[in-house]
Amino acid sequence: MAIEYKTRTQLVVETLREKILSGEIVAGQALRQTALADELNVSRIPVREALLQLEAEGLVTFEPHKGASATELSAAQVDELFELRAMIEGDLLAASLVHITDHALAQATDILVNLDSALGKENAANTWSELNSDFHNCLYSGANRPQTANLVNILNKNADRYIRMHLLWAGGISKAGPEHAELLAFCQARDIDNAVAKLKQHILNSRDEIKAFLLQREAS
Amino acid sequence: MAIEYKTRTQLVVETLREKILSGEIVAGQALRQTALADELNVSRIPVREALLQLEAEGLVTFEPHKGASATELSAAQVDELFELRAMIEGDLLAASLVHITDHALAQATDILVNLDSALGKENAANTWSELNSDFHNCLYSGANRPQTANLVNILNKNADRYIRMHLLWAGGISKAGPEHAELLAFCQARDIDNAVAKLKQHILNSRDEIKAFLLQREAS
DNA sequence: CAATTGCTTATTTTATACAATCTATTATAA
DNA sequence: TTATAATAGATTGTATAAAATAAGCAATTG
Repeated sequence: MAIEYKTRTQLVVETLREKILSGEIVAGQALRQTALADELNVSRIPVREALLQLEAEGLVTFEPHKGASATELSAAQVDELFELRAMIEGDLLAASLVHITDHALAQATDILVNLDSALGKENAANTWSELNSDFHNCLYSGANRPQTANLVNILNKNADRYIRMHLLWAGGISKAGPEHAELLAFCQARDIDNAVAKLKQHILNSRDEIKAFLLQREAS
Repeated sequence: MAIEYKTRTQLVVETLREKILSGEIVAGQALRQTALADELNVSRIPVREALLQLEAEGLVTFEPHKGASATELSAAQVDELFELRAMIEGDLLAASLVHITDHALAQATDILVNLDSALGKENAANTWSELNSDFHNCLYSGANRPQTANLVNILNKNADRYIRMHLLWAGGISKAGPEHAELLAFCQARDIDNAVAKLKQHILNSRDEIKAFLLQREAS
């Protein structure tokens, strides 16, 4: 097993991404290159490059000569994002179920168990979010569509903040647990139509809950 | 009308993108930072940052300590890319047609005229490609979905190389002219279902032609 | 002679230093 | 008082220099 080498830029990317997703860096906050460089004990160059990469992921906004800031999505943008996810992930799941292996389905079952038990514990949002991502990727593994999978991951990196936020502040995606189980059941039965419908419903449900939460917050 | 300021990094991005899309930089070719910096009369930092941005667009691949190279998409990847485009652009068009203005449609008509006349002239591929992009964006202007529009643009930046290549080497997207006209007619009639079907067919047609061309080339 | 090790060179990655730009504050004039 | 200009400080953007890494070739060992 080879250890993977990581450049400082990559390490900074991962650190900053986690800070943004976890909410430690709040949306709209200016990201001063010198401050970050000092904090992380690197020079400004890797910080700049990391910020550029995060901009490409949509987590950071860059303005020439003005600097970077963590992007904040409005309720309307969240709406759009989840709608995109529903469409693309639905398509991906349909393509995946044709070829998905029993092994992948067994793996998804395992993840689901951990997912449920993660909710109560501390650091719930971070663990849950990671497992949630694993679960979904597992279901898409049969599709053999690397570009689409990559796109889905980028979209999820944007959605993740809002899912975590909701999980922390509002007690979680209330319906996620049973929805996951139902989804998995349809997948195991290779019932493509119902599985896709359930997945889309699952994504759009969380959209609705999150949007309601955001709108309420925007009002106040 | 304010002129827009551009950092060197942005200028390098544009220059390199154009070189890649036009085929001047061939796929797989190593992109040496020093060489590019000398050629463009800038230091290596803007070159690096430009390469990173292009990587995010999917036009360039970065390997730590090995450098960057222009990405080459296989026939399978092109397949996937165009399928994604058909799905997302179809959805975007449907959303757009509900609210699209007469002004936007008139603009699209104008572009179409230029588009047809661009085919014969020199530098056809570059002009055509740009106008083609304008035409489609024009039709999507009613959707008011900035994130989706942005995503579509990124996907198109990837597809563009193959469209241009096909245009140059194989005499063009043979059916594009009439298809565009038909598509516009459906849009003007606000016939959403037929317009979307026509758009998808249009995208998938070019996919088929390009894929056939690529497969033939891969064989030899 | 094959395989491995150590060195050389090319290239990338990171740091430091400087120049350009923006922002906020103060000073000046209408 | 209000608006505009000037200025200082902070911050970003770029260039150059130093360090880290990879790849290729020669030397060495079995």
